Amino acid sequence: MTNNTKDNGVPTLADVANYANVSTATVSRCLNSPERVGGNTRKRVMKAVRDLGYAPNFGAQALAARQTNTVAAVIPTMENAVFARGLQAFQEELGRHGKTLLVASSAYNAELEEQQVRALVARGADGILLIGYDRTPEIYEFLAKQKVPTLIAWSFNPEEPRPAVGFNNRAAMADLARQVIGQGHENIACISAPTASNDRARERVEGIRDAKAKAGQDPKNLTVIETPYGIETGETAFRQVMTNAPQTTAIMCVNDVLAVGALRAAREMGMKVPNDISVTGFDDIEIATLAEPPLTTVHVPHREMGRCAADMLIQILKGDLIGHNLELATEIRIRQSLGPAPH
Amino acid sequence: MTNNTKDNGVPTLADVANYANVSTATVSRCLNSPERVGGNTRKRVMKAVRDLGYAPNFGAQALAARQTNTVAAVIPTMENAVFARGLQAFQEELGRHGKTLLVASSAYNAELEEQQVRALVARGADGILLIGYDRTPEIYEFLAKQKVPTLIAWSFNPEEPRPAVGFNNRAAMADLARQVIGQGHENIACISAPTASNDRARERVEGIRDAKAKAGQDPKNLTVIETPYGIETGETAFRQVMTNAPQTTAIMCVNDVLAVGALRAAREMGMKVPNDISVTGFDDIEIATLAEPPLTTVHVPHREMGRCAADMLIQILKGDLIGHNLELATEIRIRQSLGPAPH
DNA sequence: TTAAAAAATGTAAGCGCTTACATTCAGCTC
DNA sequence: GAGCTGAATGTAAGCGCTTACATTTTTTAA
Repeated sequence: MTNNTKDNGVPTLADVANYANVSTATVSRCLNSPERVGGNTRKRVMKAVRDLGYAPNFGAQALAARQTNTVAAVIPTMENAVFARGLQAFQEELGRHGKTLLVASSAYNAELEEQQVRALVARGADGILLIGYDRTPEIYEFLAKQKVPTLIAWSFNPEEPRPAVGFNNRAAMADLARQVIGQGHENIACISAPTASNDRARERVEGIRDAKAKAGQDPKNLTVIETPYGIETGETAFRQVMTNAPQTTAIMCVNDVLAVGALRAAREMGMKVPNDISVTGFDDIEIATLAEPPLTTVHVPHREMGRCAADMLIQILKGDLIGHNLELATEIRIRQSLGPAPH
Repeated sequence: MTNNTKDNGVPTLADVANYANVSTATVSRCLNSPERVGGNTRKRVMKAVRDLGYAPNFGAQALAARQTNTVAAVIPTMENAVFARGLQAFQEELGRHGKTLLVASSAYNAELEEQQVRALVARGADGILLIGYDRTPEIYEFLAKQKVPTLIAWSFNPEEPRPAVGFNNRAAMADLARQVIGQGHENIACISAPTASNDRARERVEGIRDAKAKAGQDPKNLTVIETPYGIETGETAFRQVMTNAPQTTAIMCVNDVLAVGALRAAREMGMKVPNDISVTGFDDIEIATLAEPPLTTVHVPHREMGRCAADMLIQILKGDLIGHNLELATEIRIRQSLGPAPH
């Protein structure tokens, strides 16, 4: 009984086969389709696997099987709790299906995103998850050429042909704006993330305009400040709003983090929320309930979205469900940061 | 001139070689160490690569080169901002060095962690980042057997031989406890995460005992409630403390999230912080400053830790820096949640 | 001019796994 | 008990790339 091991390290399939006295094919079958192997043999092989501490070589497996069982995700940043949550659920669900997650972040930068997408595809990702629709056609072309199934998350637009799982950012924000307007606010301002390559932010801002128009207000008459993500930037933006448009009585922010910044700036400026000014957020992450006062915001089912994204991507990889879209529902969460307009 | 292509799709190295009239070796060299190839040949090959739209096959590359340029991390959960931050920095730094990140989470569950480690190693991780020292010897043995370089983060213990980048959880918590004791507190309670397989939590609790002993208090006389991670669980734990040990005047939590829960419970019970009771946290994440009142806590340089972890792991992969440890400094952040003991 | 050294390129042997196809061997049927 | 069937297992051919080593070509030096 000869031994294939070069005795120099990690056990290979051949070592296991040898140890268990079977062929490599049998070991491979044991691992990949156990039902095709006899009970005794299977036990013997599994013991060998354990005894030797065998783990399949990824490269070899990928090469021979022509797939990596690896799925990639490019998100703006994990430091945004919204994506951390979604990604967590995404990974859990992938894990449940035997897939692993490759991650990279774009820092809300389109160019960086493109780089990351290329890198991840080069790393053999079988499929990829991207946030929002906005990106250069080059990336989409590259992905198509490489035949890498792609799923969009966090955005949902029935008119877009790409598979997506998300929610209607525009309608959700419009709903919230309706509430704000319902409280008598006419001078609304918006603190937004840069909208240039971020359809989510853009749609949310448009949602406010929609609601204004519907309520007979001039949709053009909306102060919008764009600023990067962060509590501090939210503070600065708030001050800017109060300087540029002191008549403002409600500030709608496109996410909770900016809103918390606004809240903080308001306090520092001695303004009472919601008596002097109302503030709203978007996402409903933990800090929304922790803030003083608690934030009125739009609740987004991030975890569910992550889970669904994983399921959909897996379906797509299997070849089913091509071009399917899934819209999730959001929900307005009214809390103390929204009050009637002062007069 | 024969052609190797099976004409069924993606071009291979052989196709490029063929097209450019050189050997596969030359093409490979062109791509991996261009300086070893003549100028003319190089140009011809690069043109072929472009003309054919060639991209290397990941599996084959990994198999032949015996490395994937992929690094894995298993963290408890990305929903904990602490790990999200660290991981983000970790990924950024890896990216800067051309490595990609494979992620999985253990949900603070040792068994799950073991599974994930195996899965990631099977996915070809060249190295792996793990949180804390505590885990079964099996995992360490497996990792050793598979020769996968491993780095521990978030813990630092000079007596442990494994490469690690972290901070002294025990000393940091002892420092904070000293501050608490300095405020006259004698009846301290601790809300901890389960310590069974979490050396970070265990060490932090011990840190409190150390400080008590040093201050002449009985280290045994410390109410400790263990509870899973979460704001709600922190609330429940707080109530439990006040039931079991109503004489308590300071509650030290092993992380900020539990502390925020405690704060909330205190408010619900009509207790003033810090007048009636003091509360402290650990980590100094965003919610620490957002809480009402802001939390006294231990600031941990999560991002720096993530960045350093990436650097160290890369060094280790290169073969340098075997068995090195790196200790980072923490810092006490005194805020309003800590006050003098009531009398 | 020519031998030796250096540079450029080619040859081909793997890397460890999957899988189509071949073989073996019970358990049946007649 | 011959012949057949199907389950269990084995054999071996790749998968596409890297790289040690061999070979050819160019440069250098005497």
